[in-house]
Amino acid sequence: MELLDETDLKLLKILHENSSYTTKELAQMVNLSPSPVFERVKKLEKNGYIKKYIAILDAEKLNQGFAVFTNIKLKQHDRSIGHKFVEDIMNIEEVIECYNISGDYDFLLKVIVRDMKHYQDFVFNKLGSVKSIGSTHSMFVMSEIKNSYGAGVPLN
Amino acid sequence: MELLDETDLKLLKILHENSSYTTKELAQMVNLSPSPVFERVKKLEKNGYIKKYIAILDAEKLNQGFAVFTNIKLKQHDRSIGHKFVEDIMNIEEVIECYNISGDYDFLLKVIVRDMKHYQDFVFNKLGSVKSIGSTHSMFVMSEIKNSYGAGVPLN
DNA sequence: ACCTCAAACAGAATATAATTCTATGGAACT
DNA sequence: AGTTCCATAGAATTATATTCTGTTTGAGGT
Repeated sequence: MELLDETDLKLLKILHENSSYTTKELAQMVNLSPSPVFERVKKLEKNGYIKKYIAILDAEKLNQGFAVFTNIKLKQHDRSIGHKFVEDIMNIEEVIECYNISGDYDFLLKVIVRDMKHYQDFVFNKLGSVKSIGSTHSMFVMSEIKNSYGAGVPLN
Repeated sequence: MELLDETDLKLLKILHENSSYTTKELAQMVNLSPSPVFERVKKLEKNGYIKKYIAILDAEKLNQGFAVFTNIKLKQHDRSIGHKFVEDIMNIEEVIECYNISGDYDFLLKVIVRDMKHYQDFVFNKLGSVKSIGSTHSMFVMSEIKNSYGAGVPLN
């Protein structure tokens, strides 16, 4: 795909914040008729600029209101140890996000559980059984100030 | 709203991972006909279990592939200083997420920019102009291992 | 055990939006 | 100026969302 123009970026920005608009509504927002807007959105999907559409749930209402960022240091830094760690992490549903990071620790996890009691349980039973882990450090989320759920769109 | 049953949770889980299914498809997945599924989803939206629907974009393709977690310590801990900090952060588009956390630092930011050069620019110009900030510490994301974009659904 | 009521359901009917198609207009190029 | 290409508007069509109706199921009460 060539380059995205102003309208494409505007559409991405809108859809990233709320994808429930009808094509007609989108058309009005970018001052076009529905058909070119439809084609543009399909092209953005086809070319991977839009990966997928998802529903954002209310964690509190689902009794999943307790978020923790957990730093992880591995015991050793073999390729196989790292690979095993990743594999284990993928299967733990409380781990919502996982990043390989620079610095004092090797990984940063975002964990979501019901409450502190469940976090304790998570650390002992779930992380406790991941043998590649050397040490951990927890940062508890006291409140979520801002969340735009992913990449922003540069308006250049 | 009373309590969510098995089917509601299943619908939430499906929609959280991919909200592009038609009502008919959802119906097949949960072994019901389209109308009750439609009503259930509408109820989940109306009662706030589903907050909204969004498009997930490809940060790499949008030249926004460089993620950093930035720890922030405030100069002081007045209510007014904290409030001002939050206000400033809300207006910085590179800051995708912001949490008030426990521990050595006061806040954790997730920042997304084009590359290291732009991060440097972000730190000097954007964070640099937020006067309430005392010190910062950056954890660079070398790779994203896992991301499920928000709350998981407990399958209890 | 029977009755009553309310809720959830399947299936049909309708409304609305998505998607496709066709023809037009303008910009770039020759 | 003529030609080609591409994005567009608007109409036509198709698919889906949404509403409606009648039926079934299950809980609570007698």
